[in-house]
Amino acid sequence: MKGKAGGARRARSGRADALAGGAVYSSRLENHRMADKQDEKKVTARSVDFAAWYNEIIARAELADHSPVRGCIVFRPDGFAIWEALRDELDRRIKKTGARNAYFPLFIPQSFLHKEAQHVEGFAPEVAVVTHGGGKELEEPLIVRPTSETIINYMFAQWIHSHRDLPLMINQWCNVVRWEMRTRPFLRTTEFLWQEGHTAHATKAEAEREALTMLEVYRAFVEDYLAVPLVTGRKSAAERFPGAEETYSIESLMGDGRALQCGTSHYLGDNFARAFEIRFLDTQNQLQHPHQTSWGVSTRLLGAIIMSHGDDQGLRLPPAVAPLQAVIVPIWRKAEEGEPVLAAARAARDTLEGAGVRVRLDDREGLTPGFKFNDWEMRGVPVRIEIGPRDVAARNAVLARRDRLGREGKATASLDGLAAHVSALLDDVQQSFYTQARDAMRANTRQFDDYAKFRAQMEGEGGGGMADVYWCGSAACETRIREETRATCRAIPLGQSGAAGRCLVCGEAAQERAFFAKAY
RNA sequence: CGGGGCGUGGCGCAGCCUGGUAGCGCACACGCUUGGGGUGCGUGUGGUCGCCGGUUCAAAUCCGGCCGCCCCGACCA
Repeated sequence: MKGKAGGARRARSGRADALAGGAVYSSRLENHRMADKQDEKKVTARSVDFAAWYNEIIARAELADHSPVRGCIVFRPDGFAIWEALRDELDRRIKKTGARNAYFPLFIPQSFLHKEAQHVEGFAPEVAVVTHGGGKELEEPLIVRPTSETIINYMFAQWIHSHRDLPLMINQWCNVVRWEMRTRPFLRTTEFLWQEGHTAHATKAEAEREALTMLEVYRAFVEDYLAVPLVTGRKSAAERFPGAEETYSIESLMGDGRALQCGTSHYLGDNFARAFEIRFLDTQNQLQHPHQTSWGVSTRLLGAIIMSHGDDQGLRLPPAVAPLQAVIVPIWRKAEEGEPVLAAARAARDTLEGAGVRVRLDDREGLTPGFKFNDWEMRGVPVRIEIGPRDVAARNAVLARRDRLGREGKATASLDGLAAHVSALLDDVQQSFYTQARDAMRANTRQFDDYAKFRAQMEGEGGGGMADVYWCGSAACETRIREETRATCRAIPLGQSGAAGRCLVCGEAAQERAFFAKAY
């Protein structure tokens, strides 16, 4: 963080210099200082330096902090509360599909990883290995799970004997470790939190259906609850999970024009069942390997929320997951006005709390209302309630919504029926965040039939956006795109009508369109 | 691992060239003031200047070595 923040500061100092450039020489230094001082209060504008903006709001909104171990982050209470809120809701939705929660160990015998060829090839380079314990070298090293397919399937082999044991649907919430070369808070950290579902089914068709069911669970959850718009589809062979027959993905487009994989669901075939010798007797008394799936989303979703909704003013949190949905800022001028205002504010808080709104009364002393407005906006609170002497006299409150800044987003509401007003407003803000993000994604998604234009777009500033193109499906064309533009295949939408076209790259017949973008 | 840069209170930086009392902004604490969009003023807390060694009467500053971090590249289920 040190250096990254430093970069941000330097960028802003540069801007201050530019502003002071026209001033007379004698006052230049002074101007520089003043510009710097005002800048100090603001976050780096999102449009000026997206990466610096991202790091800054995580720090200033107190979502996370860096740990002494490279690539690991500490979730601070406000950041963890977002995770808890989304975890609780997703957990409900997962259980509704029939999966049950369990917990498998952090440590896995190293040899397990080697049982599935593609799986080991995919994960070996980024696995942390424990070689010592109890003061001596271990007979067999343990790996710290990068994902739990191996240990879970080892157990499945002991639990599954009959078609009556199927389907077996297990989910676990846990931490995993992957030794990544480059890390970014939430988006790619050495250790991260996630849920991983693992299922085993009697038939291929049933497992394939399960993978798609979970894709839809994720899509609905992320779009409705996190207000993050998505494109969905299956992955190309190159982007597939190691050991999977098919990988499905939900993908979103961030504010800087880069795509983010928000969750995946895999149809694993019987690859792991064979590797771990999971067999069951079917109704014909025949020994069979079950067909399997796995699916997961991680704390990366916090990064998606931040980058999808945040603006120049800071964080913007969808009401569904916001730790604080509404904040009440009391306002008064003369001392004798204080108590009536505070009394009204407390009453409003109690009313809202009673209605299930996550609300806080900001009665901190010595801070101006203006400061508090900016502070809570920076922290992403969706609704602000202002109560001053004028409001108390009129039995009103001013409601300000985070999706529309300034006077435009303010409206007066009666203190009677405040809870209903606020609840409706929260629903509206939630919807508004989704609509705004969806429109931004659409505006940044383009169709291309000319490879040169596609290339120019991907090379341009702003991350390139999402490209919707015909692709023949060959690895050669995919590789060429990646090497020449750094864009990768994000998803191939399902259920395409079959209207054929010409491959963007080679011009040969193409049966499907695919989304390509530069990704996190 | 290759190229570039940086290590000075919690954060951001100046001071180093030309050795001699460690400084500024923010944050923090206290007081007054202010309060419908980042109030203002005052007082104060906090630093063995990354580490080790050398030169010197004297090292943040000069010299040597080491360590760490960041950026670009390689890599990224």
